[in-house]
Amino acid sequence: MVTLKDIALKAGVSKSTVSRIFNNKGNVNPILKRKVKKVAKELGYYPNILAASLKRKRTYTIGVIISNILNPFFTSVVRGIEDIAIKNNFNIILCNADEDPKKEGIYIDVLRSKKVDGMIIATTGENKDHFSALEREGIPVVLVDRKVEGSNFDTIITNNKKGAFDAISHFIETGYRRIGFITGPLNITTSFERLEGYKLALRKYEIPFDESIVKIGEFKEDSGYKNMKELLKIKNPPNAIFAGNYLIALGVYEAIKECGLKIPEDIAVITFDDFPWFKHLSPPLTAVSQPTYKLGAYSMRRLIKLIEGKKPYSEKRKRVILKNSLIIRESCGCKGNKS
Amino acid sequence: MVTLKDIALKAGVSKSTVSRIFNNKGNVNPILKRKVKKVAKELGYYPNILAASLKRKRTYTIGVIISNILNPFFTSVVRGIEDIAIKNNFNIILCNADEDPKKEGIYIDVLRSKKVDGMIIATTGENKDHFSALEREGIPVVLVDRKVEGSNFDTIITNNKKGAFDAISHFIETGYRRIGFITGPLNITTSFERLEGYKLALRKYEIPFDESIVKIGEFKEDSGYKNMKELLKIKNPPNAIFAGNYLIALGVYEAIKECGLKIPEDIAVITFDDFPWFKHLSPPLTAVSQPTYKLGAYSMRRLIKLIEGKKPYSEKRKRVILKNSLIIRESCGCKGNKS
DNA sequence: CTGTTAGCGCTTTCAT
DNA sequence: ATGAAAGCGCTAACAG
Repeated sequence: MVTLKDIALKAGVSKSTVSRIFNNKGNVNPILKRKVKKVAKELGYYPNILAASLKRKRTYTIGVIISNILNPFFTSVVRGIEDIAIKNNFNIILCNADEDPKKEGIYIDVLRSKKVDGMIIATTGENKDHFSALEREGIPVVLVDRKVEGSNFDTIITNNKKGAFDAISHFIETGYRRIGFITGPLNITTSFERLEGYKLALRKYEIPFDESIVKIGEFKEDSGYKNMKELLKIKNPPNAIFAGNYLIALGVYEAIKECGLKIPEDIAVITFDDFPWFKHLSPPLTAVSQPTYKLGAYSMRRLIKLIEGKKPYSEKRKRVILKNSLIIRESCGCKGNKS
Repeated sequence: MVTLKDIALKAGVSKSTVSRIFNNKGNVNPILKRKVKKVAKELGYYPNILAASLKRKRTYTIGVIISNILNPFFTSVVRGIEDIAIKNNFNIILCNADEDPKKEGIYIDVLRSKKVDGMIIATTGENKDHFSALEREGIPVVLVDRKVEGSNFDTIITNNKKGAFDAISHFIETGYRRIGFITGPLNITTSFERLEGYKLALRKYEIPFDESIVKIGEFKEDSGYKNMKELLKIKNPPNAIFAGNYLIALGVYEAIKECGLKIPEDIAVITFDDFPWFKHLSPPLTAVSQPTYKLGAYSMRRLIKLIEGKKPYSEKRKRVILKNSLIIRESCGCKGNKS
């Protein structure tokens, strides 16, 4: 491995000079500069960031933990994070918790040991102990998409409650009154808040809340499938379904079609999450669209502030709630329905 | 920051002992062991991997560069890599080149500076210089999904030629003879090989190759859209389309529908890449399914061999070609078509 | 079984 | 403008 020392030797200067040259620090004789760069190139030198970071106590690397890398919602958030990171000369270590709190905990420890300058986390909803440790140690953290209750971290989310409220209101205003809801674990705040929005809309329109048509499962396709099947079995099944995320919606589509039922004629569907290909689904899926990229970009900007500004807790924590919007297509049955 | 030294001091032992305890190396008095661990916990100690790696000259970290994090094909590959990595105590730094060779080049340098033990790369198709440097330096690299021509790296890919050949053969055998092909840049080997498979099938069935109905663009939705529109404009447009990846297929769907044409009645479609939700598309999309997870898992296993075995170039490089399979749904028009 | 010691490759005062 | 020297936190001989 080629090191600073090798270059210094060959170029006939000291290590400090070489270091200065590569870091653009202080003034260096241009002639030396050129010579050193030439030698470095000849030798095929690549700086050892590990060593530099150890000394500097700064890695210019941030850790990002997302809960499911197979979900394009999160990868789009990552794209937002990435663009801002690159612009500011930060590197990213991306970790996938796979909706597994244990994995998440391990990754938090790994990132800490790798001495990242800060972390952005879309949590699985557990690991309170890890989070309070991070808080105690003053490690800059911003939470994205999912809150950690009781923590004091900066948090960038979208308006889940309002998103769900809008979706349910749309159902109701177009004539549906028996609306089922299938969502993920309630310890994930997005799930919980969407349920709140659901309830709020029912209350507004004076429709009684019926526990038997809300199903709490996982944010996964087969969970959506199973829960929809359950719902289809009850005496008085819903004629409209609100899916807590797009994976659940896919399971819902599967279950409904498998039973020979039609969307939206027999059962209408709206989902949280929106992707371009929803318009090519059969039928095109009505969805609550979230500003994913913005979510990521905003989080990274905030994290940089925390890192550079230091004293992350001197100013009050920041909570940002981004707007969602309902994209009406055909699955919600608002065109030519019973209303 | 709490260091080994702090613990050593407080526990009344030497740094080496503490180090031994945390690394399970050599024999240590169990009483001391317990004491040290207790102290470490009290102080909230987290090992500084940077320092350890610097000394050990080993990071137990591998770098993964994928060409598009928004494409679930690649994230699924990453899942495969990840599972094997975790099982073997490796960490991953995931980088997204975004189909941009420049970004890819920068990431290769970053990973090198971070002294990763090895890299897995799904290349954008450029950066020959970077790759030959990696080869020269003997850094363990395995290429996944996309080859680098002229390089000597281990390579894990799927059988693109055969996949395309099967798709086109299916078209032909069910009566189609004017089959268009829209794909990505030919310097990406997957694209090139799929074109070869396309040609091969035509030749087999003695259908002349017609340049005017093959379009080379990017592996992106809007590129697929534009190229399909072009194809629709020509005097003798194809009545079947083979899309080089699923993003292109989405663009193709959009373009066809926008023109008021029906799939597959007016134009049949088959794509490379397969995802579960294809069955809910309108119409369900016939696809060449690739073993994405396996692609990743295999690559990681191979990389570990290279890293542990050292002398990566003593044995011959390994090339693995995984099988694909054609998943027939409705968009290919083989049910009730003109044949 | 435990401690001492010498670095890993780099940055950063402090002199010169 | 440049160099010498100390040290970041850790590991690994080598002694004992």
